[in-house]
Amino acid sequence: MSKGRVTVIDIANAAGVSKSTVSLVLQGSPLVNEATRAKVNAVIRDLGYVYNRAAANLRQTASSRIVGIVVNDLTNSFFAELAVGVDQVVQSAGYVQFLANTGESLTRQAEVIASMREHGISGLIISPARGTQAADLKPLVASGIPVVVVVRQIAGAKVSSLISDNRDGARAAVAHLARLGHARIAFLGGFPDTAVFEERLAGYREGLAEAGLALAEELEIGSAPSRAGGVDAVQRALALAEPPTAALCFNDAVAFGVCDGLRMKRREPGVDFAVVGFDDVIEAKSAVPALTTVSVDPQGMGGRAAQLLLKQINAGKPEPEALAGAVRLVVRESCGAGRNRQAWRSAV
Amino acid sequence: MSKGRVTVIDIANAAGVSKSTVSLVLQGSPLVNEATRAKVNAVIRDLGYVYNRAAANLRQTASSRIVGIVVNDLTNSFFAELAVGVDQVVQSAGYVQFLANTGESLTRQAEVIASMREHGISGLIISPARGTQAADLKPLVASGIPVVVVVRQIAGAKVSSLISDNRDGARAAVAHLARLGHARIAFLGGFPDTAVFEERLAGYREGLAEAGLALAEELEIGSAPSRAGGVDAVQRALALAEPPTAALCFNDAVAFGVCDGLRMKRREPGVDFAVVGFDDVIEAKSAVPALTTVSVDPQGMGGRAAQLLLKQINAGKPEPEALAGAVRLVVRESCGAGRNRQAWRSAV
DNA sequence: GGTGTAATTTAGATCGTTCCAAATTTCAAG
DNA sequence: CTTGAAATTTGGAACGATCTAAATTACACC
Repeated sequence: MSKGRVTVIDIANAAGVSKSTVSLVLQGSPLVNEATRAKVNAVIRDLGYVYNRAAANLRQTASSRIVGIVVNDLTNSFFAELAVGVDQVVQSAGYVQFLANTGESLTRQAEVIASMREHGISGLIISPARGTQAADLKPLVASGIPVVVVVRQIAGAKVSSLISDNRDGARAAVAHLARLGHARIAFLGGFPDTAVFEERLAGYREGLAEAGLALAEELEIGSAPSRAGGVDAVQRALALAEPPTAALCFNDAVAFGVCDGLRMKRREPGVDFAVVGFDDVIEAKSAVPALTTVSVDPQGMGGRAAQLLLKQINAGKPEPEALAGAVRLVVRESCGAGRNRQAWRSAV
Repeated sequence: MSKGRVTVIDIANAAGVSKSTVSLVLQGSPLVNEATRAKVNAVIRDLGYVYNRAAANLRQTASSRIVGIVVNDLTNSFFAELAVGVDQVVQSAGYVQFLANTGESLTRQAEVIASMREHGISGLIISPARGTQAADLKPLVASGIPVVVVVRQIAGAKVSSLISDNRDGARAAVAHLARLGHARIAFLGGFPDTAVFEERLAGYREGLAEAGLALAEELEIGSAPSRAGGVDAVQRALALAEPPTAALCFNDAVAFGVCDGLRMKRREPGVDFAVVGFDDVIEAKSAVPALTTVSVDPQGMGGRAAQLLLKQINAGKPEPEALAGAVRLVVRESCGAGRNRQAWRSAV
């Protein structure tokens, strides 16, 4: 008799109750008699019933239990880990996540946000593509869907955010390098037109100033925020008339590239040159040399972002909240912290 | 007037047509008059209407335009890239993807599959957690939802699959190492209870046999399939009475770990010891030394899997299809291919 | 047995869309 | 003018659940 999928009505008929009762059972309502509940549940199992959330959602004012997460570069392990962190808390809260990768394309980003909206997400976590405007999120926000912006700030957007304290982290890293005896410390990698870059660069400059070191324009070398970019940047740095002896890198990917580039020039990172990364991706710990880096704990950050989002979803009316991601310097080997400080004078 | 969200009825009223007409416009039907279409579209824009796919789907027999993707370890860049590949083709086909990470947990896997099913996915791509049984996918398959299994085979499951030719890739890698003059070639890393491991190991053994080299039990050293596992495995290898001079690694993560481990013992990968990876993740190219590896092109594989899935979704009745992912050996630096073959005799 | 209250159950409207069948409009030809 | 076919539009049922308000059943107590 049953054509196609099994519905509440099929269950109701088979169990000899009304569809309303079945619905109550599905929602775990205390109103229904234990015996009835057991019978209905048995039938549900027998018929292999699958709950149709879309249908339920149509009637309910409650949330869809879907959140969206949009990242700008999933091939970067920082974002992959961020996604894992989100996934973890979102899953245990009984939600599923739409995940989309924009690859820094604003067009794609607009498309996926629109698509997710049509599918009725009850919240969105987004690490925006470069050049994202507050207006791009406007319609979402206006319709009362909570949005949490992570990693990169969006100026003027009335949404919650979770941005790590880039400036402070960079300052701490530079202070550490200065304490180690370095006088020429470079800032390597990253695209100059992003907020994250500016914050880290600002922290770098502050750190130099606090250590009484001079700023040197030529020691600030941008590049792609990738491993290849790091190779490139360090090579330009080493070609300088007065090359640096240490570098704070835009992120860990760049830092790994810098290590690669150093080896190409027969210099050993952590021995002949100090390198400090930023992010603390999972490989940082096990790399050789283990990377000294400013830990932003991507997975933890994803988790916190997800918690914030869920809180706002449950709160009904989302009150924008700006959280700062704590950062801390993790000293490992690549900065050569254990070594004789005399050695740094002119390793060149 | 308008309470809550804007619906087709609001549009219809504002445009002075019936909801049926609005529906036709939304579907781009050729039945509707150009002037009417324009008017309706204008109103849609003005009122900021958002299409409700869930509602549409309830009535339509058509697909939900949602696919699920389940991976066992998103922190591994191989899977992150796989997801990116899927995302790309899925996005351009106008679908969105649920993405879930199981972290090898069968419980989580079962939960997310059930959840995705309730949300009405029209297809699923899965890289199954270790120990997944054909029965775990049974209900999904029985309800006619196309499933594509990637990376790891599931014995006895009546679903499509896209598995790379692990055996052949491993054989080619060993052949290459043997041609370079290596006589003691190890197989490092990976968990012995997975199909992938078995296939790669089988290929390794075949390669040795074809090169006329003896099998040596002690040269097959398992470990976690991670960077840390690689460090561990190579250390055990080097501690052998008669240590290997080359290694085929279970995957690239292990290979990077092996390079790290070699450096800890003051051996330079690609100079004192040849290492070959498996997968060709994105960093393989830019690492130092650049990693010689068996390329399975994760992103391309994700793309192919997605195409296969979409094909099956459109086909109505899915006909299981087993595709083999092509692999090819990419010779770079870590195998020391450019070097004098005499050097390998006893680098120890 | 009658009564009132608490415990269960239920019919029917509803969510936002699509689809069907039928109604209406348009317009060229007789 | 009719007429009839083509073009366009439309009302109402349906999808699979929830929700409201009302109906039914159960039970304790006089």
